Amino acid sequence: MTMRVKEVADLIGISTRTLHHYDQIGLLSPQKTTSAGYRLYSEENLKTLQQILFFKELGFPLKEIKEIIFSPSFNQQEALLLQLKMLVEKRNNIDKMIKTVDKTIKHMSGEIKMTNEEKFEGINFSHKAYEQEARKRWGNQSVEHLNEKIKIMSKAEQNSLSKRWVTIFKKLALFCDYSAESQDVQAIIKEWYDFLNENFKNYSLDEFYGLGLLYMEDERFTKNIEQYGAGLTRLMSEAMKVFVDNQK
Amino acid sequence: MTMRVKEVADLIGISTRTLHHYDQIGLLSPQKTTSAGYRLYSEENLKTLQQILFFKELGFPLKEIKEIIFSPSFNQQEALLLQLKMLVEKRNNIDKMIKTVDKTIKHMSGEIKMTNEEKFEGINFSHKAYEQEARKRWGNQSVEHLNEKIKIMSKAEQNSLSKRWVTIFKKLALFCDYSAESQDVQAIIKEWYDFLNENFKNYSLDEFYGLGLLYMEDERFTKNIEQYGAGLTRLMSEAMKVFVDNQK
DNA sequence: TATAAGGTATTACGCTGCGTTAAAGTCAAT
DNA sequence: ATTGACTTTAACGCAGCGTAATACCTTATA
Repeated sequence: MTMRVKEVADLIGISTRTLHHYDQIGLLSPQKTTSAGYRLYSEENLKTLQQILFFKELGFPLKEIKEIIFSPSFNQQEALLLQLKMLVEKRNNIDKMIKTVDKTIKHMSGEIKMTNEEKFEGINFSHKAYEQEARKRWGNQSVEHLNEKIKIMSKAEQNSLSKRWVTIFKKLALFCDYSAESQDVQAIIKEWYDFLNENFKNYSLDEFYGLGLLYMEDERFTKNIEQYGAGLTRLMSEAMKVFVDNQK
Repeated sequence: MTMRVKEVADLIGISTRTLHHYDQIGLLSPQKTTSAGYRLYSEENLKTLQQILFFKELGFPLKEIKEIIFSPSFNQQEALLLQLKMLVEKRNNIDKMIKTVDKTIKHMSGEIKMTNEEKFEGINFSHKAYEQEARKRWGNQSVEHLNEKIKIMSKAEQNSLSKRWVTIFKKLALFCDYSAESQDVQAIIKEWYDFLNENFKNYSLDEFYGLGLLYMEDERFTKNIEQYGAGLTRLMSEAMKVFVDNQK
């Protein structure tokens, strides 16, 4: 059951040149060659080739693959386990990317279809029981004022406003794994603070601090904001606290 | 909110050289440059960069990415949808690989740990109700004879036997998407036929044909053999039919 | 048995996507 | 004004093959 280059190539789905190359660099030499110099690959060779392609798929350079495969401690079982682990990691990575892309798409089409009301969903703290708590703790000024403003604003304004804060969140999401104290994060928080002051009402530092706490506790808010990045709510709240502390 | 090369590089996780390169080939040029020639990247640039890296991750060459991105019909939304689709495909691919590796591992460790009895599970047609059906249709000769042989064989023999047929399955699995009539598949089926004849009993062509049908219907068998490749059972049965037809 | 078709080997140059110096200018802080 | 961290352009290098070009091998068919 020996195969020649093209048979192997066609079977596995690579080029003959690749096999030649692998032979040339000593990565995979055929078990036998005919007197005419034809390469004859064995079943064993095929197995090795599979291993090589697995590692390649995982992004290993051929040099390392060679070392791995020719290592005296190389062990099919272990190699497979390693591959499994890396494949799973790779899949997790792709899952993350899928989620990101998916959310982005949803949000993009969402931005188009969303009504003005919906557009502020998760940020509009007006209804339900939570409102009560909010009033208790921070007075009803900020919440009520916010709602008032939103209702009054023209559609056009809402649109551009919506875009502006989405932009801020997206920007912040880029620093998801930065610390709340970092310059970059703080700069964005300042933007957020200014944005709120410009568009809704003048927040005292204490009110702003309270807002940060609110964010953490309101599901409607966290759901919305976590779209832009896991842990964004926490980062935002913390950063808002840091911001207030720094201003004082 | 403009960023210099290293900021962008560190943020995104690539090298400054890469950004230089992208600028050089006109794939991504910074929105502005200072009088000193410093590259200043905008938010918009970052978005584009993300798109570029997405496509790159999906294996597109930079030239094509450039065409895509600069195409007048380029549309973020569409691009994202495309990316989503390709990411999902890639994940499916990886899932397949994971399953393959996983099964291989299970089987390898299985081969070590399995008892002699278990080793033949899924191929040993002896117990339960199914046996009855088998007898009805193909007489009890083949099934009983097989079981007899298995019970009599020494451990060592079982071991080597097990390995031999696993090898045959694995080999066949390589041709999972070939037609049952193909030379390669038929060659392996012949191996299988010879193997059975050598080790268990002489099968008439009709018995061998019947065996192929049995395979399709016995869950214990299909479960076992499908480990080596999806659709392997069907392929094997069909190929056995073809084999018998060709011999007549 | 000769001839054509299709595989194969070797050699060698080309190409992509950067890594990696190297030499020199910029910027901010001390 | 000097350091140190960053920036620029330019140039060479390198992996992992693709792509000829040229010559040889094998097999089927006439």
